[in-house]
Amino acid sequence: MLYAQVVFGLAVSGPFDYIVPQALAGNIKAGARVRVSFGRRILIGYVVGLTHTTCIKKLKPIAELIDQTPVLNKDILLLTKWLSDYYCCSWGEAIETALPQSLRRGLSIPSVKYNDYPRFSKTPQLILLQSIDRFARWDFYLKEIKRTLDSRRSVIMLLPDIHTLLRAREKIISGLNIIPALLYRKQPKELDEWFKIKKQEVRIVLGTRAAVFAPLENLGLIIVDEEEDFVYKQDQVPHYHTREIALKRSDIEDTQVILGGSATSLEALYLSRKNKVSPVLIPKSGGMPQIDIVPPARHRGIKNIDILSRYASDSIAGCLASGKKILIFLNRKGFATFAYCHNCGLPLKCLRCAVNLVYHFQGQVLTCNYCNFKMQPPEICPSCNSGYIKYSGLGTEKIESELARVFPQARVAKWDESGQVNFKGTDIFVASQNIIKEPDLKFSLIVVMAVDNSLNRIDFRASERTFATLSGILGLAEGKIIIETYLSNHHVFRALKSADMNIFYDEELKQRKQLNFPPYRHLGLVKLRGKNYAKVKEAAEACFNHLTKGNKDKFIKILSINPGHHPKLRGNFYWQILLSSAKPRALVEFLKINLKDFLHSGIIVTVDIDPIY
DNA sequence: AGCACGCCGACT
DNA sequence: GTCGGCGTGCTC
Repeated sequence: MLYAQVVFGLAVSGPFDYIVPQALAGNIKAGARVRVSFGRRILIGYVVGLTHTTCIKKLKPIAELIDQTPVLNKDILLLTKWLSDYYCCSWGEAIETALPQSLRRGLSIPSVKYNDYPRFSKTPQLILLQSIDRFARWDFYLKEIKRTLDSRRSVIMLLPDIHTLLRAREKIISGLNIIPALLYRKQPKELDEWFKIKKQEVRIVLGTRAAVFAPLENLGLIIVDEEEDFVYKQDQVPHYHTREIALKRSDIEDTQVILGGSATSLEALYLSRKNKVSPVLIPKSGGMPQIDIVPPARHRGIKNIDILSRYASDSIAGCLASGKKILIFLNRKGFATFAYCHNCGLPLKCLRCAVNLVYHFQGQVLTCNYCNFKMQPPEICPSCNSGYIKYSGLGTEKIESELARVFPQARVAKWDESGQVNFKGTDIFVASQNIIKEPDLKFSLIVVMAVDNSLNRIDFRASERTFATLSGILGLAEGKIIIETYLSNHHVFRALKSADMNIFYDEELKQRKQLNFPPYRHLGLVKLRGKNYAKVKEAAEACFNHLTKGNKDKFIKILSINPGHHPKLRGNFYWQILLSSAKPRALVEFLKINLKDFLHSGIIVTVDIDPIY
């Protein structure tokens, strides 16, 4: 008798055994989808193994075999198993993240005949590519892609967002004369593209994070560009990091991996140092811009006075006189970062997320940056009924209007999300983070404002984020860059100033080591959410005590219990417990065992391994 | 995740 | 007496 071990895209641990009917016994393979009765429902399941023995008494038969050709090959099946173990989710949930939406819903696909390639055995090789010059990075990528394709192996290239992805497509077409397959969330032809890859009609795939699971055979190279970008971490269960999946896939399939970017993540850097891999450093073509670190204007925020330092204002004036392009960078959108009642001091907050609402002058609207809630500014304070709402804090909109006032001769524009900006007809651009996604833009002068806000955040990754952001901006600089900060001696600025990234990495790694933070140790975050604040808090405290009591292992530390960093988000209240361990496997084992018997009604518990917050 | 079973409060 | 609230536990 043949039995199939089946898992489901549910938060239930399996696998569950089913009888394979005689008629299917010759066709069924691991990695295929089946339709089976599970409890009282009919579900799509994934066969993860076949066996002749079972210890389950009452077995049901498989109702239908959906796939003649398995949707997951052995390697990807193994990869999803690893994902589920590492990131603490069920195998079925991991499998579903690796498949297109329509396949999860049971849509059938024609069977595929494989060309059998001889399996090349090659030692997996990690390359860390560090360059703020995107064109230089692309030259490197194209050379490696070509080399891989020439040796008849296939390529996955991952990009952080669709905008960058579509640009990358053009570069591949113009550089190699090949049309790549594209995989990204919301790809209208997702299944067509996926199937084209499955049929081995294309050998190069570009995509955002889920494309790391692309069903390519005979894979030879995975490129993760802008590897330091936090969007590579999935913000929903399972909370996988694309870089880690890429590394694991390369390990399973013996491929090369290139982790490239402007500023390597601490995780990747640590890995490369551990493996004694020297980063490939490519200097910016045309040389580094001049970098000036100056103190900010002292009276910022007081009406109409000194938003910029004197040095920055003078430099801007000089640039304007010679008709050069200027960028003012401020990592904060909107006009005012908060609005409050002048009488009782009450800030206007989002009702669902409890964060301050940002005032947008354009459209005269208050917006929540987390849930996108919008409201008209109230005429009177909702708390004390006084009639005077005040706005403060600087956003890009405010800077834009101030610059227009101080430099009436200049054409000032805010960089728009849509990118519909007249570049030629503008002298001064005001932009936040998204400008970094525009590698073709070049500015003779860049002024970075309020960078200390981003350095001073209570997040141990604040320095790393700031360093990555500034490195990204450096890629847009052609002449001079002025950074306004009170913290000129910070290792972020020392590294930039002396064009030696190791000044940053050495110091940052030293601090992380002292604090027992990643990349030296792994963190795990247990998140609890529910509609009732008191119940969530109570459950979190009980969970904390429960975990502390259950922790016999000296290698695991239960660090803290806190309200979620947005304690209230989309109507749910959040509490979280932070743990750390040198061994992520041990941490997940510990959590699996100890959270299984921790159930509270109305509370949903999820686990995030290697969280980013 | 669902879905049923089960054990307590207010309704014909 | 029973309808329904959701807390608890199982699904091969």
